[in-house]
Amino acid sequence: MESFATTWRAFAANEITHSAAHYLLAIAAFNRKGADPRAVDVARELGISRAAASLQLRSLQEQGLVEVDTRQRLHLTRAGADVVARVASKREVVRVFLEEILGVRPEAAALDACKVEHLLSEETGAALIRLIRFLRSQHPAAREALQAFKETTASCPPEARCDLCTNTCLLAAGSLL
Amino acid sequence: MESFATTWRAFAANEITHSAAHYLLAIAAFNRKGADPRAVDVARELGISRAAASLQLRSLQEQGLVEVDTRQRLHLTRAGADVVARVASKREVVRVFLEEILGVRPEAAALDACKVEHLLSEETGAALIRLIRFLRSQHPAAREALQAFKETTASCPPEARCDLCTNTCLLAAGSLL
DNA sequence: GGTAATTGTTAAGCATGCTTGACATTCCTT
DNA sequence: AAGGAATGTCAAGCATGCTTAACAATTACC
Repeated sequence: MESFATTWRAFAANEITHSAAHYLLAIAAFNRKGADPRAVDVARELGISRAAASLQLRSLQEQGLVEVDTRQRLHLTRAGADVVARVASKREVVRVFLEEILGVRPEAAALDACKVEHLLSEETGAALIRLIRFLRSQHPAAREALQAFKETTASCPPEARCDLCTNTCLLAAGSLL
Repeated sequence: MESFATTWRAFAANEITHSAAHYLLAIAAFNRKGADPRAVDVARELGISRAAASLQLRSLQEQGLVEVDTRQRLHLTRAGADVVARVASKREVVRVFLEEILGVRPEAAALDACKVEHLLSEETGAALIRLIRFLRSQHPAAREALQAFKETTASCPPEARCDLCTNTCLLAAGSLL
């Protein structure tokens, strides 16, 4: 049972924290709009205090992910931009998969994607990309299968997905999977 | 941007904590083996101190998920067993999807599944179950599509999935998805 | 029944990540 | 250049979840 003890703790041993990832994502979003944010901009964007932003940003500097210029403007380093690319890609890939392929409601898909974006391996992210590309392709088998799958889902449309329904589905999973 | 500030914080607002979920899973695993664990058994199973187990188990009792009998034996309440069913189902569903459908290496699939088991919505879990069932079925479109998809993956076999490869895949996702 | 080992609990400490309030610094405006 | 507002930082506090060490309660065994 030794492996069990080491596996479940891996949850806390990720490249980056959920919180830290969103600081980086926020800075990247500003940069994409052509803006160089200050700490207060990130704080407002994330809905946290200036003090918290100050502390977290110092930590991100020490990790070499963020730089502050003479005008107190925040910039991602190369390493920081890489983290953002990996996290943002995974979020988008998961979101699209859940919403477009699985038919999960958009809000739920976005929320689930946000929660797991920094936890999934690159291997899983890459595999999901391949699956989405395949299912979006003109390949006849892909189109047919997608069509047939959507029909199996039709009996449980989004409107009907109450907690009871999904709970029942999940509780049954042990035996039915 | 107000929605952004509220969305990312939802990470910390789950039904249950990763840590707490594994206490419950550990108790459930003992019960399945016909054993009634004590706190020390859970502590050893999870690789944490007795003190930590004592504190967390008290919290779980207060949440009505665990009960302790007169002989200090731990039992899941109905609510606790429900949490375990939901979390364990999602973990298994994600693991099978990653490993069997996407072709992710078993260790990576198990680790990713463990990390997200308590974060995904029931809706996503239920949808994944439907997809797995469909793809495992004898439906010709499903078999064909699965076959064709596996071939697209063949160019990037597990052995070749170095960080460079998966990073490249993910970094390209923004434009290629 | 008594000793010894095991088990449970408490206390203090550490790390993360947030809070508020006070203070320092910077910048804008006049 | 001076005043006032905006911004950054520090300190103290709270919550979670872990640690170790000390102590208490239980169980096991002779």
